[in-house]
Amino acid sequence: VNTVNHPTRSDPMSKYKMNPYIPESDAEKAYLEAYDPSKYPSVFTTVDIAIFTMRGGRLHVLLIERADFPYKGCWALPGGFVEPDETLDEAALRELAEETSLTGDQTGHLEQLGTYGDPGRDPRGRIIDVAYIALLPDVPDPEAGSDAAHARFWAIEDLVEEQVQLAFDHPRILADALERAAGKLEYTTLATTFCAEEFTLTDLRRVYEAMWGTALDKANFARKAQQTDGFVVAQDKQRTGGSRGAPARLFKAGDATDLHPAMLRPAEARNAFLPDADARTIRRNR
Amino acid sequence: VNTVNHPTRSDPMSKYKMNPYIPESDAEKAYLEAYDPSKYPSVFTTVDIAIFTMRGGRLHVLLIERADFPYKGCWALPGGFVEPDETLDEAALRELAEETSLTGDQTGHLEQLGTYGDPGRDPRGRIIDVAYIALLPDVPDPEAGSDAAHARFWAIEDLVEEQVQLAFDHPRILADALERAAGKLEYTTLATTFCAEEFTLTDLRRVYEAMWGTALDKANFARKAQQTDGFVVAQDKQRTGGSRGAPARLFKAGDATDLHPAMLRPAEARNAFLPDADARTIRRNR
DNA sequence: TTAATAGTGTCTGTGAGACAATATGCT
DNA sequence: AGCATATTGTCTCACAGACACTATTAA
Repeated sequence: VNTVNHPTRSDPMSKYKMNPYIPESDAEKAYLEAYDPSKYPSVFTTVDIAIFTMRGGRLHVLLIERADFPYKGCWALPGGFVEPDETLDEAALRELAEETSLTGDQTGHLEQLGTYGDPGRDPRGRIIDVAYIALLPDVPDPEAGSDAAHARFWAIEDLVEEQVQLAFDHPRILADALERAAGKLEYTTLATTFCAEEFTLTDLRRVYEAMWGTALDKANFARKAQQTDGFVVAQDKQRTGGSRGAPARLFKAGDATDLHPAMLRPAEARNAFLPDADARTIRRNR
Repeated sequence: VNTVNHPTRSDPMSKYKMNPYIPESDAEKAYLEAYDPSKYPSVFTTVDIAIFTMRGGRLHVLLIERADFPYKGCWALPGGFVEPDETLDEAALRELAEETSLTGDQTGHLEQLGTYGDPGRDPRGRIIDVAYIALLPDVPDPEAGSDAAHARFWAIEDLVEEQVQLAFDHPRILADALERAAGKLEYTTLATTFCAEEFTLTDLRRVYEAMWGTALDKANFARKAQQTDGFVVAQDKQRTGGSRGAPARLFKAGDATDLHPAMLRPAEARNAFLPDADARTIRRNR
């Protein structure tokens, strides 16, 4: 059909090339013209985003209070339908911008989490939900959009304590998102995404502590963060007055995206959520 | 709406509970009855599976040669449309069974990889593809299904060498699948899924070597595999004749699903594929 | 002055990685 | 006999983790 190669280990960029489709034969063109999509089951597609941010050393997630049925009055992850002409990533970016009014000089991270499509997960019909995760530095509470009576950041602890009920299968999506984010901090530099442009090592450590629910040794953490190449870059400044103690040196995020070696969670923080929740073992009969 | 709690760190199982939806008010029932899904963009949903297995120390993936347009004659990942009454996981399991004729006492692993939904990825229209990964021990080549002229396992190396052209955006899906699988071997016990019920440490080491494209020190690998709790269980048997050298002790897979500590790839095997391909950094202006 | 925080230093145990040495069975 | 393979052993270096100690600021 064309000449684009298969992705190889020696040419990793080729993985992003899709084989363009060019109908060649008349039979092929006739098939495409006669193709009737209505004989296949049709569904609706939404994107939902777990937008995480850090406030006062506590992990927060943005929720909206649903203004309409179904689950009217319930808190839910923000999201919406995918438009016909946009990619899934673009739909997630659009929703993220709508919900948070990003000003353009914001820094953040967005990635696909997974897709949830059980029949019955939405009483309106078969709706496939592609869930995303966004990590943002502290941003203001958003204005309520047309779809949301209220929208605000909730501390995860408060959600648990007040036993807030989330709409649809969002309890599971949020749990998966938390586990994914906690795991990603281990082997990527994404923790800096939660921090302001300049941050102290204590700021950075609090990100890990909030995400893992564990206290970390400040001395060992500081040593490790500075040893890891490209993680943090020391500035010739100090911050004073932010706390009661001595002034702390300021850092910026480095160039690295992966952490070598990894910053592994202590064992007691490993099973905060069930690992590998999405995996299905076909049979384990050993 | 109901009383199911939010997932908590102390009760990880609660993450799997979906809030059941029970319409309460008359307005709610009226809304649902009047709900018109046709005003939302509708798409079609498929599942595709990258089915990996190990043959002769080489990693293989199952491909089908497409019998119909589009991409007729091209090799592609097996898959099909999601039926209206099945979950995504069930659809993937069904396709897996159809393609491999699993006999029931097979052992394997199936997990969701990610979702690919760019407009234009399929010339027939907007089709959202939920991709899965399956890991299987050596299984026979499957019979061709109705949708496939031919189906067989391809060695990854041969795909690269012969510059096989994959249909749709399957080059990227396969590359993502390879990267995911390679990464999972680091911190899970999934490598044993590629092995027969009883295997030698060299069998297991060859799984890692094939997946990472690197030679590993056999002495260090054996020590590490046996030290890691629950990874392998020594049997009171040896296998002889499988190779030219001394007889090798046989092992079975242990109970553990996670590896502590992790079996990290050597640095030269880390960038076999681009890490974090799905992630999108909103802006990195530091 | 007191308490809290930042930063440095030290010690130990574990494990990865390199590599040697020996044992066993196939050809 | 010779060779390929399996298994055990040894040594070194890096790093995680625990913890002590000093310096600096706010209350």
